[in-house]
Amino acid sequence: MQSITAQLSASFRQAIQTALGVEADPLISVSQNPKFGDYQANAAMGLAKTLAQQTGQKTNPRQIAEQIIAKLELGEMAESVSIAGPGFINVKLSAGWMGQRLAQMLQSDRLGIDPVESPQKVVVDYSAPNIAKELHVGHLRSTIIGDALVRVLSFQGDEVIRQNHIGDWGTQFGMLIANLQDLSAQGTRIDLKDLESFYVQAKKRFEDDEDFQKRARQNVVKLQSGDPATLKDWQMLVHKTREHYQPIYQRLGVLLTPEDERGESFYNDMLAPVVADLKAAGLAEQSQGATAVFIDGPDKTPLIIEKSGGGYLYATTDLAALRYRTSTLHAQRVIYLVDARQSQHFQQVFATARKAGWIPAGVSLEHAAFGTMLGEDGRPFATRKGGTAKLKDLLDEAQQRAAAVVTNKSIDLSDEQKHQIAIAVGIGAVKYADLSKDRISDYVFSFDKMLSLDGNTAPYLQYAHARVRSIFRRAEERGIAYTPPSQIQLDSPHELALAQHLTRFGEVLELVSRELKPHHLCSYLYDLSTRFSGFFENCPVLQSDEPVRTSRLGLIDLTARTLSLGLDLLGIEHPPQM
RNA sequence: GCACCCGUAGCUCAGUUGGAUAGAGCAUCGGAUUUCUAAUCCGGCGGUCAUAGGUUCGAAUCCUAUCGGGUGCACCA
Repeated sequence: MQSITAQLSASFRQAIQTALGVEADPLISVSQNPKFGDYQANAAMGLAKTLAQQTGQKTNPRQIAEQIIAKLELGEMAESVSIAGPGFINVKLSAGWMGQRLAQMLQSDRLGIDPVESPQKVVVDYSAPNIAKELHVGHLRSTIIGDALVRVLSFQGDEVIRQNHIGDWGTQFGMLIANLQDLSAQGTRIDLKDLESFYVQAKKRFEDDEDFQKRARQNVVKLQSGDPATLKDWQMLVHKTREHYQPIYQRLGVLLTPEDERGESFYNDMLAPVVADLKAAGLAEQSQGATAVFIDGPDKTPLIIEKSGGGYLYATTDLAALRYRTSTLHAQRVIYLVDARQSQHFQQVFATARKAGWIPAGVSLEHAAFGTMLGEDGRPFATRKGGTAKLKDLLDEAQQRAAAVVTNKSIDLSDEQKHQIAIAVGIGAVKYADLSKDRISDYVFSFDKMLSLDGNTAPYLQYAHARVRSIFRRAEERGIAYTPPSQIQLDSPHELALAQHLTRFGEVLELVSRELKPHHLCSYLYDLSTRFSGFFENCPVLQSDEPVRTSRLGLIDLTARTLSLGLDLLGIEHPPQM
């Protein structure tokens, strides 16, 4: 089903062509104020100006608007079309037409949303944990936002390739392996349960112990030359770390699996060719002993791709990964969910890859940057002692706080139900708090705010969804049969407000895909929930007589399914009861 | 010094390609429950959209400058 904006746009474009003989974007938008109707076309003002310049005659925008309306054919769609202000064309949709459209949406398992016309192959690079380190709050935004985008793009019909660029290579593995060897030689049970302290221990020994340092360096050489014993130790570290983060992914409901991992080590063999090719292309040059690309000019910061003593850097790996993604994976769009602090780095990497000719025309490279997560004191989020906050602890606390709320509120549910709801609410709240803010700005993390039952929060949306489901449970209890109606009747202003919003879902998903900003979907779902609440307070469903009852059941069915799909696309659970 | 991001109500945040009178939530004040979940809803209060220019029929949105905050800037990732 074509979106309403697209339909109006086509009709208006045609009318402008017929009336004025020009091709122009009708500038359709959703009206901000209900008194101006549902949609508006804002092209008349601009057209009056351009036509005046062409013909040399003065034209009145309102007259232009009249001419357009005279040729406009909207069929059953509109109840009225009017001109207001300087030349706005306001369209009020017909309730009958809208009711029919909603009924059609109800027949579709995609709620009437067509997949995109030309699906793209999209690589999404997100999460990127480090080996031998625990996931900490710094990984949250990349993981959560990336996963939501993967879900939305997939739903839209794109072929999405998830890429988890894990930090599994580099000089730090020398000391980690040396520490591992010593521990096993001592007969100490190797338990990487506390990854953080293992890492800290290795680092401390590296700094204090010269002999250890020497062996660590030898290990790096051995690892890079493919020594089997060293590789085995390395694999063990990777494996143990995966055992730590994979359950957290599962707990978060994140789609990433070990098959999605293309860590730094994966590109190891591609690094030397990257440098060689850039040199051959005349892009890379020797500078102060290192090999660098002066992509922004000779006086600007270069992108260093090889160290003076030999050895590659993360820029080299990123270039190799990018080339792999466009040449081997044939990505048409590559998306990086990485901290905003690295925007200069990505700018340089993208520019270098393009200049080297590795990026086919039309391929889009996007750094979906995000800001820092702050504590309520406005400083970067940390534990009370000021240390790095572990993701697991954060989720535990959220779940614990949610459990306290559920215990207070949902009295007549079983303990098992309460437990499940606490998980859905706690984890959902953390995720939603992150997703509902524009990713580019820093955001303040607050348990109290995200778990509040009022305002733009996960529990509010989950509650709205549970309330709709509850009506269907009551219907069943009372023996009221429901089959989706072929027409939905819209009389009350609350029904109309809800209906209008339901028809806009597809357009919001387009916006999210284009801007890579899930917060638009959050705002949409919150707005939908408040409109539902208004309807719920004012329009009885089960107590109404037929055919209103079935019509309203259809309307709330669509509401529940929209909420449910929307939350699915955000990766947030929605229990049927709370 | 150079570059990027941000600045909207007391606080936390929205504001589609520039559109009509800038919106929510929290806080605060007042109201609604014999009716499908009150974990809710309705109303009041609250704004120089950092500042000054410019572009435009029209600017929170685009351009320039200034102020304020954050971040990055040669061999860590």
